[in-house]
Amino acid sequence: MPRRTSADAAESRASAIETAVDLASIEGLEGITIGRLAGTLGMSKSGLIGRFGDKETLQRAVLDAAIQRFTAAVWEPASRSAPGLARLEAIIDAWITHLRDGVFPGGCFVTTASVEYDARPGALHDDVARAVRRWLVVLEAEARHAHQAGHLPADRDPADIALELHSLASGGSVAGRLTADPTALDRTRAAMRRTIGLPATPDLRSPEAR
Amino acid sequence: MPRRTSADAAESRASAIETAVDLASIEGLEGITIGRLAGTLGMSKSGLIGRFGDKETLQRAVLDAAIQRFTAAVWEPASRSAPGLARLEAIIDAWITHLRDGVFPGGCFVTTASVEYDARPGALHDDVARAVRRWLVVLEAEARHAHQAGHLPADRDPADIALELHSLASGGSVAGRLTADPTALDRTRAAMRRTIGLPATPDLRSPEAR
DNA sequence: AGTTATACAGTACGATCGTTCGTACGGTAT
DNA sequence: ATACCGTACGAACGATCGTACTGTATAACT
Repeated sequence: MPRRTSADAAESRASAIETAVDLASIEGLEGITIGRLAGTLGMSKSGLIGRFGDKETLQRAVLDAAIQRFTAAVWEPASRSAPGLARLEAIIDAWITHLRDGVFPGGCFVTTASVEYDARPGALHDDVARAVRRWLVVLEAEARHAHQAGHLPADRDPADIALELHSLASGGSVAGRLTADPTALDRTRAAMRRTIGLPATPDLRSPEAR
Repeated sequence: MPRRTSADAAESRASAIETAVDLASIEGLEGITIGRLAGTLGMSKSGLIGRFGDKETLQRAVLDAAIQRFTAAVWEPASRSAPGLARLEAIIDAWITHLRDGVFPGGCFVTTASVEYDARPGALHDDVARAVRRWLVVLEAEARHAHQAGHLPADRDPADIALELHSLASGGSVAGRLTADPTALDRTRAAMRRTIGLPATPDLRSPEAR
């Protein structure tokens, strides 16, 4: 069997991580095992772990890639909307859409990682916590912008709105997936819109799917 | 070393399960291993697994015990309030209180289990999904009661309220624990109260902790 | 008092875990 | 032509996984 060239190597590292992101979104970052991942990739355990040094480094790289995937799917499109309420609305739509479209085959990656490490110390806990804090800060900044523009009720705290949006999205996604409730994402979207004072409609799904 | 009597045995089985509930609330039901659990309990692997037959049976017993613990901590006290809005308010308080008091050392057990099995088929998935559906039905029934009594806005769907309460509690608990945000639970409580049309105050914590 | 059932310990099993070797190959620089 | 570096393999490491089987001390029953 021919060895990989060094040009292939960078690509193979990236594809290993992407495969691991998909796997970890289902089984969790702790559910990754070198043997299974190597098998899926058609390579040896030693060849795989050799790229990263040890498992934790691999897990951190996987988490990093998942965050990038989330950012590309949710933040990037929404960032093209005007700051404030319009961007919050776009974030909600992109958020729900990325959940519905299966950007992560096992559901929201960050939610899975949050639950895995919320009670366990270590580098991965810190990485996940940092990522969630960053996202909450982004949401809060947009909410503050909308708040100062008078687009939100004066008595609502932007930080509270950020936490509510995050809770609704992550909780609604998990509950809907677990109970196989096809309406959960739309109802979660409506709740998120209601949180920022927008009407529930329009629905993201096509009318005949309702 | 003297063997246990059959009277002790039932107790030892129960205490094994309770220990496993605590462990699993931190590391997840998949994080339970026979060896570690047996070590913590001061007994042999074979002695432990002998009570249950296999690991999945143990996990299901652990899940069942965790649900009972949740029910005792949240539903039981709240069920003493009048059906409808008052009971919903009591549920919210008991819910937040049981999270704050560490009824489960690793955070909400059902949330952890939900995320673990939301994308993985099997008996445990079905058990968790059934438990969550049951809880959502309870919440929905109380919301419907309040709705019909005119205690909730007419345009709010009881099922939506149930899902929102569940999402807020589970999402807020995880985010607050992960980011070590001491205000998250109170803000989650306020959001849950707002969902059912109640004012944010009074706060559960003592004033000097604020 | 003898029998049966129960509750555990002990041991061993094959599988898989993460990791560490020694080695072989392709590509690049000297 | 030679030396070197990065990549990946195959084999093996000790540890731990879940499970099965055997032995035995005690409790409960006849």
